Amino acid sequence: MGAPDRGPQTSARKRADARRNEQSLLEAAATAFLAAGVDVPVRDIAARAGVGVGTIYRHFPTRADLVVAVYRHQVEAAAEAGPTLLAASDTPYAALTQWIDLFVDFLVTKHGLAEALQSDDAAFEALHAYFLDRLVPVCARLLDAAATTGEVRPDVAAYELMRGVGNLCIGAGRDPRYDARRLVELLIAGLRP
Amino acid sequence: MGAPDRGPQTSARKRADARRNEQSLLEAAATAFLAAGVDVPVRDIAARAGVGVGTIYRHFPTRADLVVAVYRHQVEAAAEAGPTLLAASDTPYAALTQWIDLFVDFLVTKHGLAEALQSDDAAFEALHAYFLDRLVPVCARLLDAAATTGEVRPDVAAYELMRGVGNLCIGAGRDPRYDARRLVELLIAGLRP
DNA sequence: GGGGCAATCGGAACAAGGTTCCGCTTGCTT
DNA sequence: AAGCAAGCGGAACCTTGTTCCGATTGCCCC
Repeated sequence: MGAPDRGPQTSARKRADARRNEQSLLEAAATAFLAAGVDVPVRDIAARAGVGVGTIYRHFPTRADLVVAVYRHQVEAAAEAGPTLLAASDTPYAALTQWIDLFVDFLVTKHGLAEALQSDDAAFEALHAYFLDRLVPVCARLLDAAATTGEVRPDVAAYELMRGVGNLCIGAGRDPRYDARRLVELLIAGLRP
Repeated sequence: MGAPDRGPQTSARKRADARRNEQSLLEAAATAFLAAGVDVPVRDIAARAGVGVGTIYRHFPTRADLVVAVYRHQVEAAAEAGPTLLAASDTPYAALTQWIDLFVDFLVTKHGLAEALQSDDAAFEALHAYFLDRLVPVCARLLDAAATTGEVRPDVAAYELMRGVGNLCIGAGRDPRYDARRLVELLIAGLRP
C-alpha cells in the first residue's frame, strides 16, 4: 500500500490555487458553522470563502466531508483522551464519566452537530460513520474496563451509549430549561449495576 | 368566556365542502405520515386528499397543526393514562415507568415524530407546545408521587425528563443496534436516589 | 519566456419542497 | 334564482441543494 489517503484537507499534490481554496473553505466553514450551525447554506460558505459553489463540491463532495474536516482535530483529541483518562483516573468509571463529559462539551458547543450526527439525511452519513468509527472503540474500552471492575452493568454496548448521549445533546443550549449534561449524568448513573 | 376554541378539526360552522375537505386532509395526512413520516411533502398530502395545496394551508396553517390534529387522540389518551396508572399501580415509580413506556411506544411508532418534537424549525413550534403543555403536567404528577415515596430523586423536572425521553427516541427503528427503549430504561434507572 | 494542456474555477441552470396569492367556483341565504 | 362571501386550486415565487460546462489559470516542457 502507498501513502494513506488522508482526505481532501491534506492535498498531496494539487495546484496552488486549489490548495489555497481548500484552506479558505475550511476557514470559512468553521466561521459559518459557528455563526449559523452546521446547516448553514452552501452558498453562504462559498460567499464567505470567495469561491463558487462548484468549488465547494469539488473539494468536499458532501456536507459531512466539510464538517469532518473542520472538526477532525477535536474528534482526534477526544479519541486520544480516552486511554489517557483511563490511565490517570482512580477508577475506570471515573474515567468514563470524564470522557463522556468531554464528548458532551464538544457536542453542545457545536450548534446543530448533535442533530446532524443523528440525522438520517444521506449527506450526513459519512459524518455519522467517522464519529462512530473513531469514538465507539474508545468508549468501548472505557466501558469494558468499568464493567470489569463491576462499576457498570456489562450489557450495554458502546455504540448504543454513544448514540444515546448524542441524542441527549440535541437541542442543548436552545432552552435554558433543558440541561443535556444533567440528563447524560442520569443516563450514566443508570449504567450502574 | 364562550365556547373554547377546539382547533380547526372541529369546525364550528363552515361550509359543507370545507368540512369535507378537512376530513379528507386528516385522513390523507394520517396515511401519508404512516407511509413517509411527518416530513412528507405538503404536495403529497394535498394530492392524496385530492385538494390543492392552498386548501391545506387554509385549514392547517403550519405542519404542526396537521400533526397535532392527526395525533390528538393518542396524546389525550396518554395524558389520561397518567392518573389511571398512578391509581392502579403498586408504587408511583411503577406507574411512572409504565407511563414512560407508553410514551416511548407512541413516539417510536410515529416515523419522524420524535425528531419533529425536538426540531427548532418554526413550523414545529406548535407541536412542541401542544405535546409539552399536555403531557408535562401528567409526568410531573407521576414524578412528584415517586419523589414523595423516595423512589426517585426529587431534583429532576418533568419538562427535562420528557425532553430527554423524546430525544432518546430519535432515530429509533432506523438502526437495529440502537434500542431507544433500553436507553430510556437506563435513564429512568438513573432517576433513583 | 512562452505555448499548450489539463486541472480547476465560477456560477448559471435545474430540482425539490415550502409558502403565498388571487381569479374562479360554489354553497348558502334570502 | 340571484347574489355574494366562503372556500378552492394551483400557478408562481422563494430558498436551498446539486450538477455541469465554458472560461480561466497554474504548471510543465521546450
